[in-house]
Amino acid sequence: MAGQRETEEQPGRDSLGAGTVKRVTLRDVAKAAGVSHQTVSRAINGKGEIDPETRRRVLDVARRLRYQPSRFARGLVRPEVVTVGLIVPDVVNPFFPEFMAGVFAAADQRGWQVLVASTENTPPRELALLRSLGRQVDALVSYLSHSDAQLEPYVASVPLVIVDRGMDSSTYALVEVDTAAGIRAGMRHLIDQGHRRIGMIDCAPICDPFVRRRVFAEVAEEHALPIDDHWRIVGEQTLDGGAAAFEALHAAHPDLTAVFAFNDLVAIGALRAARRLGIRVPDDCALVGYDGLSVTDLLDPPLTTLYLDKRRLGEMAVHQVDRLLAGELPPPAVLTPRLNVRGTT
Amino acid sequence: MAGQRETEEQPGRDSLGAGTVKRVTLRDVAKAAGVSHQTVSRAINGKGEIDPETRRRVLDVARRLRYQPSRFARGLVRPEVVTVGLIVPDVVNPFFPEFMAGVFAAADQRGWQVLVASTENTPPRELALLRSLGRQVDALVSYLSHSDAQLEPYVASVPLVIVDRGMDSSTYALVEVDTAAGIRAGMRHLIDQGHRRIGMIDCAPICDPFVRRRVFAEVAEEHALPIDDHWRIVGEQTLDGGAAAFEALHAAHPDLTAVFAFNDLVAIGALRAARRLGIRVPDDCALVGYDGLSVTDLLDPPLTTLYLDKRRLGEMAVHQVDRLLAGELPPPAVLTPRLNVRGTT
DNA sequence: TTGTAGGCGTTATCAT
DNA sequence: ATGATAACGCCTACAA
Repeated sequence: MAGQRETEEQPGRDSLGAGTVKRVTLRDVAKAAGVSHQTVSRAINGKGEIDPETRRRVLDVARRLRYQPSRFARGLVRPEVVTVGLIVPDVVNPFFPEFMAGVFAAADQRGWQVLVASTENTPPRELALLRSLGRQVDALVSYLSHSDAQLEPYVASVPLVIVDRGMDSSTYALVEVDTAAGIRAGMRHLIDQGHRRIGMIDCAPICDPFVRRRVFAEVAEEHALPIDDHWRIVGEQTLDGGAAAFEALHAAHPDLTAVFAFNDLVAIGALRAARRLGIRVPDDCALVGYDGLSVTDLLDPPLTTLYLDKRRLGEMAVHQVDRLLAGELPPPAVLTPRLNVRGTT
Repeated sequence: MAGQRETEEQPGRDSLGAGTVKRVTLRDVAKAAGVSHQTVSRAINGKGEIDPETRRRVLDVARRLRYQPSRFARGLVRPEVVTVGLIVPDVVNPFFPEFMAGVFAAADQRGWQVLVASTENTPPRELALLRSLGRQVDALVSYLSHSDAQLEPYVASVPLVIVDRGMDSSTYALVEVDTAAGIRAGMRHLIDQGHRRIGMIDCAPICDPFVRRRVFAEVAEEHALPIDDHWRIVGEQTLDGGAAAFEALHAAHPDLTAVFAFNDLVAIGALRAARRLGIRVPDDCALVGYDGLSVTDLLDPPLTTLYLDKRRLGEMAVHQVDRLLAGELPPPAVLTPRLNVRGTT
């Protein structure tokens, strides 16, 4: 009955490429080689109990038929390989490769694999990726700008670790950066150096829910600095954005003696603008960045910046996945940047 | 009968974490909710044909049981998502993020996903990753330093695209960089500028099978340059390696007027060393890099370099996957670097 | 050494 | 609206 019924639908060597290409299966190979599918399995997986001759023949047929085992069928039966999905805003922004390296290292250490996708700084893509990656992995690590409520419909039921979003969550695991501490450290440093007229290059609120500007204002008030909100300029989060912002800041307040930049990219732009304007850094104007990108080593002078251990951040995220996978909802993990004083202050 | 039977084996909140945690399946949820597994499936997948009330109840149970659909079982049944494995030597080396961005973009455009792993510049890891990733993906794109013969036992039967290996292959698809053309363009430029005593900072043979040194020597001979193999120094492929190599080169040949560096990273190191030695670039000594990393924009002076469109390289690799998946073995795709003259020559 | 039976967790199809 | 049944492609028994 289940025997050798007529092969009604023979896929043959149909390499039409299109969608209808019936997959070559273990049984197809078996049929073609005149053995049972079990024997083929043994041959493919290099198990011992098989005649070397049969084996060679089977492997030959398999190759000819372009047989490729289905990872799904395999995964269903064999001990699972954990796969983590990683969503970052932009692979090319030098911040993220370092972060990714941390994730890879920690994942590798556990024998896990990592599926990566980039949102290209496009918030709607965040959600789409969340959904599509979510169905393919055992857990997600993601930079995200949406709130829990916005996220909820898109996060099927995958354990999720959100990185540096700056919002609490009662549902997802978090890895946070203590930005406030970082800003304070940077401001304190500038103030210790005697600076009082300090400008800030900020970023559109989407990058950061107001922490930087809030703390900046707080510190300014605590120290009675002679500056107001006009000393804070919002710029694009790019080199050119930083340059433009610096120019604007300088035009508005020619007497400023220091600038605190949203991040290193912006700071580098500012440094260039300063050079163009004939402003010497740090003599005429000090400059503090944020992130501690390794490219800032290359600058002349090297940038004073709040160094964040991005690699560690990635490792922490994977650690949170650990806990999630163990069934807990761990408390937020927090990483604090460290002031790295170099040539620009 | 199928109703509310005693739940004989209640996994409950067993968060022992260890390996034995039996997976919660659709049927477990079904049993707990007193419905058929089919109904659960409908609820989970938001299909229409289900009573909103049942649905809510089922989803509730699912959540409580921490149900998570198996991506394998799903993949087995649903139209497959193509997954490409991507193996790079080092995520943090600024060359590769750009390359990866190209791969991601091209993959995304096709609705494919990308599984990434890094060899950390460790050749043995190449092979291990090749094997482990190979069983999890539909095709591989990889930077590889081994020969076809060495690779063969590790490449199960996955379509493989090798990037910039500099060796022909009769088995795998290739994306190559026309390094020879690049070197020639760089040398010609230096020679046009009147340089004759040109040093080269080369890299250990593993990075590059002799193309650079060969072409360097060829051009030197063609133009009867007064230099021999001692004008070529092998250095570590790092900033410090570049600096050390420059120093060695300068010590050996104080009269050199130009240096051709293996890549931009090395060139940047050389630039620093030059500055330390009080050698002005380009006045006392010209410098040409290779790769066209975007960080070289930030330097002062910006680096003259052979710009390679790394993003494009990634896209080309994915295109080769296309062909492979269609059953062809495409001819090598070749990308040629473009001389980008800036401040150091 | 080789083949047969059963099950992995899901979705689709067809009854009910 | 819900449930039974049959795939999907593979592997691990166990039987021959």
